[in-house]
Amino acid sequence: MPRVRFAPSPTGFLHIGSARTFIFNWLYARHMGGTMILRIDDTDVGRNSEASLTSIYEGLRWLDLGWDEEYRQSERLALHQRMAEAIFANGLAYRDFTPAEAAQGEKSGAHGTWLFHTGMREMATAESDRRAAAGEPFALRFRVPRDRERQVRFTDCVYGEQAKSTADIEDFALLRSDGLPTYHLASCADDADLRISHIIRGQDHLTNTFKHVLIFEAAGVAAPQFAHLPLLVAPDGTKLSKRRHGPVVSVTTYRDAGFLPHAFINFLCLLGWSPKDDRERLTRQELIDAFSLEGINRSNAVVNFTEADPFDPKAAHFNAELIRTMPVEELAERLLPFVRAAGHQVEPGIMAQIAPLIQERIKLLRDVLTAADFFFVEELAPYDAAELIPKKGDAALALRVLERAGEVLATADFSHDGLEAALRQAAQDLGLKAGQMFEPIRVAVCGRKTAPPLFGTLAALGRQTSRKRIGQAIEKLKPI
RNA sequence: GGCGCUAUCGUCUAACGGUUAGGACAGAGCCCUCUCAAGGCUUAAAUACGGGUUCGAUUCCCGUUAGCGCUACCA
Repeated sequence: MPRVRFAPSPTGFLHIGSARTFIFNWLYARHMGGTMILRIDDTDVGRNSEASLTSIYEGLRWLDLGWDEEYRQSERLALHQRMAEAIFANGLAYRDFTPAEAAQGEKSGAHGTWLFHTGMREMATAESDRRAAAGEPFALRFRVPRDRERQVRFTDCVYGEQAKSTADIEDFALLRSDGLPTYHLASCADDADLRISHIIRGQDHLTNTFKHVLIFEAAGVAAPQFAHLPLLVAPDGTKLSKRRHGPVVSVTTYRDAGFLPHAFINFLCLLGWSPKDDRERLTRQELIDAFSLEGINRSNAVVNFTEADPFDPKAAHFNAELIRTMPVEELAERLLPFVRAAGHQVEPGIMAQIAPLIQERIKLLRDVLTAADFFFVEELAPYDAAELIPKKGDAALALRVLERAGEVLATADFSHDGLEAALRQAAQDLGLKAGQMFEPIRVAVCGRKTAPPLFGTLAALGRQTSRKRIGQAIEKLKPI
């Protein structure tokens, strides 16, 4: 059974590229009947933060996919140490006493490639032991084989055969001078110990993998399979990052805007992977069934956001489609928190009446605040009285319509069908087209021309509010 | 600079070496209609460039160009 892991480091919020990596790992595990492991890679004590740990858990919890086992690297330092010692004992690592700050100058070698600090790699064992015993701080470095130039090789499940000359791999650090493991060491030690079978991670690790292959080899353990994922990039082509692109790359931004977790997952899955048929909207189970490493492609995918709209239109479209097809009761329930968070009090009963009116008119849950705003306030925001005048009509006509509407609504049956019948009849009586009749009423009760369907809106608003707003509209119109 | 990876409509993508290069989103138009949506129909839009290999390249190989990634005692 495959064992896969998602290994975020708590040094920033959970970003959408990480979320996609998590999802692909999860999908692979579920498809294969394997185990999904969450491992917090927190060996960089200086950069860890409680806030980012919270952000990661929040984001993952929202995705609602779950995992089977959980570990924290900081609790496994002894294991990492042991692997470092084993490699050192095999003669494949050496102590580097170069002070961390002093390492700059040597960064570029003869061909522009830095390989190791002179004097350290070839230091005699006796001197190395003596200086270590004397308490001089050192980093432990991997002794990349240099006697004969050879190729480090592995087969990536996505990118295929990979090879790199050892002449192009520097003597990377295994342990820092404070004794803590570096990412490379800790990651490999844990992957080996947790018996990870497939490492599915971002393509930014593709070149690091050569180092990892070297580590596994030096420690005498078999390397897992590797599958690198094409990167998610911004419209400018660069890797998504908080610094450059801001909160649009954070999972919680999507959550807070009112994305449904599954719409978000569905969208992310189609970035760098395809089921190879024309399906685009897939249920969770369909994703599990269709997912395979072979379906992953090799080129970076652009997340198409702008300053004006932080969300990729396709993501928004998937969300809108999911909203449209969900039971209205569920929609009402999901909408409520957004309305309340904006400081409005709404009865669940009213929300249930509003939900079907906006169901096919919103893309994000938070759109309820702009699509249905007039339901939530006692007084309408000020609007121009001219809005009340219908096409091919004048103020006098609008006035006549509203006065008649006021009368009709006083006695009409306040159901969708009752209102429709009464208002259509009224239009006929006035010798008007339905549209001419409805437009002034719509503006009077909603405060604008673009709004949900009129009869359902009036029914949800209720007789009292509807008549009051029509009365106010008449007052606005009189001076004209 | 060195090393690695990538290259199909604006974006995400599909295409045993043989297709009028398909789909989706976004765009445009029409229909439906109480506005807006939703829905239906129609439309515009791509194989980076140059060489090979082949009867035939989007597909295989080489080069060019461009982009990205790595090049830390970060992960």
